[in-house]
Amino acid sequence: MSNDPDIDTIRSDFIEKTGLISQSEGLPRIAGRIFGMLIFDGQAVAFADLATKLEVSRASVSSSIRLLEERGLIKRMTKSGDRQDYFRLATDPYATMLQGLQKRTQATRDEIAETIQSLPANSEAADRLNEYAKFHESKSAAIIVALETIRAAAPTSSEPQNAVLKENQID
Amino acid sequence: MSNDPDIDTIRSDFIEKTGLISQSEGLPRIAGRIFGMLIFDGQAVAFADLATKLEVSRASVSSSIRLLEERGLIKRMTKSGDRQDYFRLATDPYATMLQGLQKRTQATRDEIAETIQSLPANSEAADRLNEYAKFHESKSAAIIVALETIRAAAPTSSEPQNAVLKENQID
DNA sequence: CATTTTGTTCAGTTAAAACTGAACAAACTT
DNA sequence: AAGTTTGTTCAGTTTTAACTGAACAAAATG
Repeated sequence: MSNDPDIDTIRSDFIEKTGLISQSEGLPRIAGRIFGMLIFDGQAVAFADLATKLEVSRASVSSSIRLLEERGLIKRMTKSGDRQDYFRLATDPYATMLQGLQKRTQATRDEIAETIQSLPANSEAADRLNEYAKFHESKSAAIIVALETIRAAAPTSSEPQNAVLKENQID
Repeated sequence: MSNDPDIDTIRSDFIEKTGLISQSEGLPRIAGRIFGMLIFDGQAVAFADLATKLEVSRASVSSSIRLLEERGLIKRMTKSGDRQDYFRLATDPYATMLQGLQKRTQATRDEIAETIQSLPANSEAADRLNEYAKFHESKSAAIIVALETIRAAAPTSSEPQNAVLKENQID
């Protein structure tokens, strides 16, 4: 009486999850589903397959791919003898994610600091704005800690030195 | 030749900023503007004033207020001789924000862990999903660090013991 | 007890974002 | 060189979330 879900169901559910997670982090759902698919499958996936398997238009794939590339989370690859583009996760997508988050958090803190600077010297609001700035500051600092944790766990690539030569090519 | 912005301009700009920040964190812009106004003004603000000064409907104020209350970021107060509700920042809104973020991050991690559990024992995807889970785990851990930092900076309330008696009432 | 003030609810509108289809340019194939 | 495959762009549609106005209930006022 095994009612274990089969692997395809697990896979689809996971991809849906990453879609929702991504949405809560300000990326379109499709981008998250692409990301999830790349995690789950582990191999480079062809552009056309992304559209087909996720049942979305090539246009959507194209724009979500662009967002993920811009953020440094995935890499575009080529395959000799195949005209299509292929995609795989970037080398350390999670560190990159945290780095992006940290930068945005810090930028927010800086904006608040600017407001504080512009206040007249005796403004009684300054203390409260400063609390708000400190909040972002400690958030930013904490993300740096997380970054270090993650980088310690996944140390510098153990790939062969010539890996760079084929880093954008499969086979 | 002082081209320093006047205090009202600084104030409005700040409120707009908090509106945008809030939006990037998944709250409606109006909620963020309310939050910003409470930071800047430092005093309890009347319900009607929120609608008037932010030039939005009472309905919008009502629903944004609800969101902020649910998240524990603001408190509703009464004022003797005044029928209106007043609002001020909660005691430690930033710690509460971090706590909420941490819970959500941890919940995400747990969901991924569930997927990993459901995988067949030999699944080669497990390692990659585990990386993804670890990412959320270290993010969660880092937020806890930030929480401790913030709590250390703003130690337990130095208010008089009977503060609790009037904590929901002004004057 | 009729009237006013107040905050909430809800149906409907507006605004913003996601997504699609079709047109296109570039690169490849025959 | 005509035809095909491929990814991007863009105008237009669909979907989702934000916001509003109006109706309402509760409490206070006169």
